[in-house]
Amino acid sequence: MDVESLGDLAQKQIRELIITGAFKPGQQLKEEELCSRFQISRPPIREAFKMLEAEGLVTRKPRRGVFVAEMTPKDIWEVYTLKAVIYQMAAALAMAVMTDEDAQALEAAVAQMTAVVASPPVDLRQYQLHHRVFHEIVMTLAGNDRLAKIERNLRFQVSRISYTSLKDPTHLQASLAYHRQIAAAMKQGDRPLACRLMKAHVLEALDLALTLLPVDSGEPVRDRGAAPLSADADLLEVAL
Amino acid sequence: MDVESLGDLAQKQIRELIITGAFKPGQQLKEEELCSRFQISRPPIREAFKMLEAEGLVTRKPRRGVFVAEMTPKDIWEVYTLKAVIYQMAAALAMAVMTDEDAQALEAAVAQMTAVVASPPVDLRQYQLHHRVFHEIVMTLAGNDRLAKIERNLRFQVSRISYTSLKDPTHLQASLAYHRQIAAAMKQGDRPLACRLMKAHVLEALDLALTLLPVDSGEPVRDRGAAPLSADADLLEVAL
DNA sequence: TTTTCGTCTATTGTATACAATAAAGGTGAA
DNA sequence: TTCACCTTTATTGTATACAATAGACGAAAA
Repeated sequence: MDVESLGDLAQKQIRELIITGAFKPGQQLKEEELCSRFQISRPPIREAFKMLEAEGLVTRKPRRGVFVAEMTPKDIWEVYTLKAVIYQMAAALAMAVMTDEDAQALEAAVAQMTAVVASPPVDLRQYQLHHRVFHEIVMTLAGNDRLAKIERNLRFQVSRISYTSLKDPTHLQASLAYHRQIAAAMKQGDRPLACRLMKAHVLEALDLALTLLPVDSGEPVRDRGAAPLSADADLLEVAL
Repeated sequence: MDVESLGDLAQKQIRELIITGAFKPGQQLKEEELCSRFQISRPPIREAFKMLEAEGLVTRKPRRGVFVAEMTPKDIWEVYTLKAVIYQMAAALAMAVMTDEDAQALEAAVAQMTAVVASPPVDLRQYQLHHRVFHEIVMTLAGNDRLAKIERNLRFQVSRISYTSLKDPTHLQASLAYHRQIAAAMKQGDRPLACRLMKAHVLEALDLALTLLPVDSGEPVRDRGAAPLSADADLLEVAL
C-alpha cells in the first residue's frame, strides 16, 4: 500500500515548496523545522536533502546546512540553452515515430492553450498545464527516459521563472504562436523547421527570463570572451 | 580538514566500485555489507545510496534493497544518443570562445593519444585518460556547468562499456582519427564539421557498444515504429 | 507429488540519542 | 570605542536501537 518511503514523500513535498516559491532562493532549510512540519524524524529529511541536492534544487554547505539554490543570470543561461537542445532532440526523435493521431493530440493541446488565452482573465495555471501536456506528448514519443528526466529536472529549476514569464502578455501570445507552428511543422514532417522553432521558442524565453531576473547579482556570465549572456541562436546550431 | 561527510566519501567509493565493474549490474548492495567494508554506520551508506540513485547508477526496489543498475540495449541507446547531442552542444559553445592556446591544448591531447596508440602494447587506461582530457578541455570552454554535470553522469553510466570498446583495435584507431579531425575542425572554426564529427564519433561508439553488449535481454528498444536501435545520424540533425 | 499456508529470518525503513563543529554573542583588554 | 578571543548555542554529522515488511523455507493437506 504505502510503497513510498517517508524520504521520497518528503522529497516531493519539499520540492513542491521550492518550485512554488514557498521556500525562497538562498533560504536555509533546517532539518528540525521540516521534521515538525511533516511530523517525521530527521533521517528521511536528510535523505530527501540528498536527492534534492542531486537534482540541483538545493545546495549544501558542509557543517552549515542546506539552502534553496539561487539562480544567477549564468544559471538561467545554462538551463535555457540546455532546454533548447533537449527539446530539439526530443522533437527530432518524436517526429521519427509520430503518427497522425499523435499530431492530432498535439493540435488538441494547442487548441486548449488557445482557448485559455482567448478567454480573459487568462488562467495561467491552466495554460501552463496544457503547455506541459504538449511537451509531454513530444517527450513520450521521443522514447528516451534519460532525456525526459533531464528535461524534468531543468523544468523544476526554472519553474518559478517560467511561470512569471507567462504574465507578460506579449510572451504569452508568442508562446502560443510558437506551439501552433511547432505542431504544424511536426505534422508536416519538416524537421529542420520544427527544430528551429523549438530553439527560437526556448531562447526567446531565455531573453525574457534574464530581464525578469532581479539584477542583484552582477557576476560575469561567461568566463572567456565577450559573448553576451543572451540567446545565441546561431551558437546552438549543431547536428543532432 | 575533513570537509567531506562520510556519506559523500561512501558515494564516491561505491560509485568507483560500480563503474570499474567490481559491483556487477543487477547485484544487490546490502547496507551492512558496505558498513563493515568502509567501517562506518548505516546512515551515511543510505545517503550515498540516495545520491547514486539520483545519478542512475543504482535502482531501488522498495523494501527490497538497492541494486546496481542494469544496462539494456535501450539504455545504451539512450545514453549514447544523449552523449552525441551533449558533445555537439559543448563543441559549439567551446568554439565561440576558443583561443589559439586552447586549440593547441586540444592538439596536445590528441598527440598524447597518438603516442599511446603508437607504442604497443597499448595502455588503454592511459588512452582513456588523455581522451578524457580532450573532452574536459571542450567542456570547460563550453562554460555550462549543468552540461558538464550531465556529461559526467552519462559517462559514468557507460564507463565499463566504453572501456571495453577500446579493446577493439579498429575502433581505437577510428577514435583517434576522429579526435584529430575534431581538433582540426575546431581550430579552423568549422562548426558544422566539428559537430558532425562529434556526432559520428559518438554514434559509432554506440553501434559498437550495442554489439558488445551481452544479448541476454531481447526487449524491444523503441516502443513505437520499427526504427532500429542504431545510430540514426540523420535523426539527430537539429539546430542547437 | 504439488500446492498452499504459515512462520521465520534477513534486510530495509524509521526513530532517538550522542558527538562535533561552526557561527554568534559577549567580555575583556588595548 | 574597537578588536580579539573565548564561551555558548544552535545545527549538522554519526551511531545505535527498534519496527515493519517482503521473501524463503518448511510443513501439512489435497
